[in-house]
Amino acid sequence: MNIVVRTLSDQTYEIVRRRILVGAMQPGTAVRQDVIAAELGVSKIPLREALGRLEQDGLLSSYPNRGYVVRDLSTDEASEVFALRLKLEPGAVAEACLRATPTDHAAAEKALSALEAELAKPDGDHVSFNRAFHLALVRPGGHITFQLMERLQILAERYVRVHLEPLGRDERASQEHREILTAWTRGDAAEVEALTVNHILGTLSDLKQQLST
Amino acid sequence: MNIVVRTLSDQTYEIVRRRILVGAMQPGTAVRQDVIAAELGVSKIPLREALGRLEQDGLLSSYPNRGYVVRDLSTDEASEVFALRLKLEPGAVAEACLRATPTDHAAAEKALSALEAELAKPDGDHVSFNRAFHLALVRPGGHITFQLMERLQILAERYVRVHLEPLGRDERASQEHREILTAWTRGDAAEVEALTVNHILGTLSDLKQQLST
DNA sequence: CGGTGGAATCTGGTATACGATAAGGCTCAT
DNA sequence: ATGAGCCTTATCGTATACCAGATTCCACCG
Repeated sequence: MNIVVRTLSDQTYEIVRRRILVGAMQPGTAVRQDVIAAELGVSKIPLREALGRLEQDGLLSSYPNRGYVVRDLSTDEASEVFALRLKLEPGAVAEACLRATPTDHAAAEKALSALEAELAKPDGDHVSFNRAFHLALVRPGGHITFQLMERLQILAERYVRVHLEPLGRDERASQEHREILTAWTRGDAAEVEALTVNHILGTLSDLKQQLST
Repeated sequence: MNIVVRTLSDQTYEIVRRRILVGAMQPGTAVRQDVIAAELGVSKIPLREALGRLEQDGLLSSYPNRGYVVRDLSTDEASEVFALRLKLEPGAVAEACLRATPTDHAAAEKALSALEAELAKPDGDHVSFNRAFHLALVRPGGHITFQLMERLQILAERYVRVHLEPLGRDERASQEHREILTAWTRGDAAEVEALTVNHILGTLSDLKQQLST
């Protein structure tokens, strides 16, 4: 594995991020720093670093001397995020498949297996594994692109969790994942790009349907 | 004005970012936290928060227990950044012009005036003002898009400063800015988009020419 | 019943201490 | 000389304690 040793800041960041994503910290909620720090058993330094990063991720807003607040979800932001994904992700995945090494292929395959395994479980955390898979397809493409895609993926995840997780819409998505990975490993950029567009549009249309309800 | 009170973290972030952008902290240099903290007269907490954000911005890399290092410039990353800008910025600016309010128009006009004023000075900091202007054109478009564009703009700025700042290529760019702003204020999305594509391509081709030298 | 003047509460920040780790130098045996 | 292994040192990451200033809340007063 690449890096096993991660700083406490990193771990705190991921824990708090997960809390926000799964809704354990509701939108609009003020973030009480000492409470959370106590809960996690860390001091304010790593916590504040984590919160700062989450603000940049668009999950928190900060107001000077009043601290951080979990940002609201909105249909506007949802469209914004998915519009951005549509503009960036297909090209990014396509580009990445051209640069991917065997190591990258293995990593992506592993990510998809993990996702499929998770889907088999009754209430596995498939959303996280879904994100991991999609990001594995982008990683070889370049550092900046990857960072951007990671952020968009995380933002999208909030909406997916809220609106789509309850439904079992994983059948078709799962099949699409396999197709994408096959084309990706083959290095068929054009095919990968088309499939990815389609895949995102699928999620988006499911989402729109839910939102209009 | 929107926010006058900014935290020390924010100020530190901007100071350090500027140092990196203008090359006062060279790529590859390790960031000595206590040295910089002492120089800026701040303690480690705001400094570390700033460094964390700069890492997310793609200006620093961090290595556990070894701290932060200023990231290298590379032609690969330059193309990556400009490719991303080309994919996002024209659409973002066009979208924003449709949503812009009179207040936004005033802000953009003000940003351009400031840039032009800066250009008149013998060695003004036109690059920063250039960024401010371009960002003013994106701001009304949406929070996430704005954050993304801000990051790309900052990353691009490094390359522009290194390779283009010495040259006086500002004549044409300046004229283009006026044209863009006019169309933008008019709300002519299609025109704005085309002009922006062209403007970015102009910078990019100048950059490529320099890089190939 | 509305305004007002504290308290109480938090945040943002400082100073300081300390264990852990990485990097470089030194010793020593070969 | 040279390479292995140990030791020193610098620095990071984190914790703790503390403080000033801003915000919020509430009880009191007109």
